[in-house]
Amino acid sequence: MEKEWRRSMPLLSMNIVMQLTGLTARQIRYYEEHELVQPARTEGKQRMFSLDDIDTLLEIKDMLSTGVNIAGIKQIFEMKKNPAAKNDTKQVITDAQLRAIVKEEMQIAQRHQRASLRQGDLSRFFR
Amino acid sequence: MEKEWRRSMPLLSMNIVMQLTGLTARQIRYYEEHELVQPARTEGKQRMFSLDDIDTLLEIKDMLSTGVNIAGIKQIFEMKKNPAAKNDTKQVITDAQLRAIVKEEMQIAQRHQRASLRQGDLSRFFR
DNA sequence: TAGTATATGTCATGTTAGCTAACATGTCAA
DNA sequence: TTGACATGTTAGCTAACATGACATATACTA
Repeated sequence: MEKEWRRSMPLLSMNIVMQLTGLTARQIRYYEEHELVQPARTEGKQRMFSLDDIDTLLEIKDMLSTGVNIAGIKQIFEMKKNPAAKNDTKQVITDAQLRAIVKEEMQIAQRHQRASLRQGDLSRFFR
Repeated sequence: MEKEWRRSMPLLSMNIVMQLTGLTARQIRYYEEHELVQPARTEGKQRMFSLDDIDTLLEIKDMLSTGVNIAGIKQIFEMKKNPAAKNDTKQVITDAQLRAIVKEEMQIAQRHQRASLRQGDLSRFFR
């Protein structure tokens, strides 16, 4: 789409971006240093920002004010880029272990009649 | 599914959870305080954890070691719960503003022949 | 009933993240 | 060529985060 073009074109100088975002140059460089933005560069090494960059910066600003730190923001950005990421809660406990633990717990529980929360015949869930 | 049952059943005492996760009681309580886990309680107010809770705790431990802070973890958990969340980069700059900015920039650029990055006739993208 | 395990709350502390300030140097429009 | 603007770097401040450490009270276990 044509619009995408515009938003990703590096046109804006540091100066303008500072005004547009209310961030200091140092802050912006800091975020770049931590790979949260990747502005383009002129041949003379000066940063040129796209409007997407602006949005990103504003997002950063927003999340920081929420208490999320740089590492967190980075993580979140990655999740957005790759929503399919194998980010499922990795089951560190296997079903085998699980069964063992549960079994043991159940025995203790039965021995002492302290199936506190779920009263009744819990054992039907495990064998 | 039957398995889900097991994993979400609150069975495990603080003691066991500490061993299973390698976390201190203080840490676990701290995470609960910040609403990252919601263990069930016995009538006597004692925490009872499910295996899902364990997974959550291990995830927290992992992310913390990665440098993500509590606020970030919270945010990420919410994103997982609600992937559809209106988390699209909110366009703080309207297309109108955008056009104005770009136009101005373009004029300067043309005046000074410094369309630095993208050489050529940029103006065809904007009017 | 004694003893161990938890709960909750408060105070303390180390570490570090995010930032400011200040340079000396380099770019770039006029 | 000049002055405003940017650059990378270094040094240092400050606030807060995540835990530890206690103290006291209540809950379980034996």
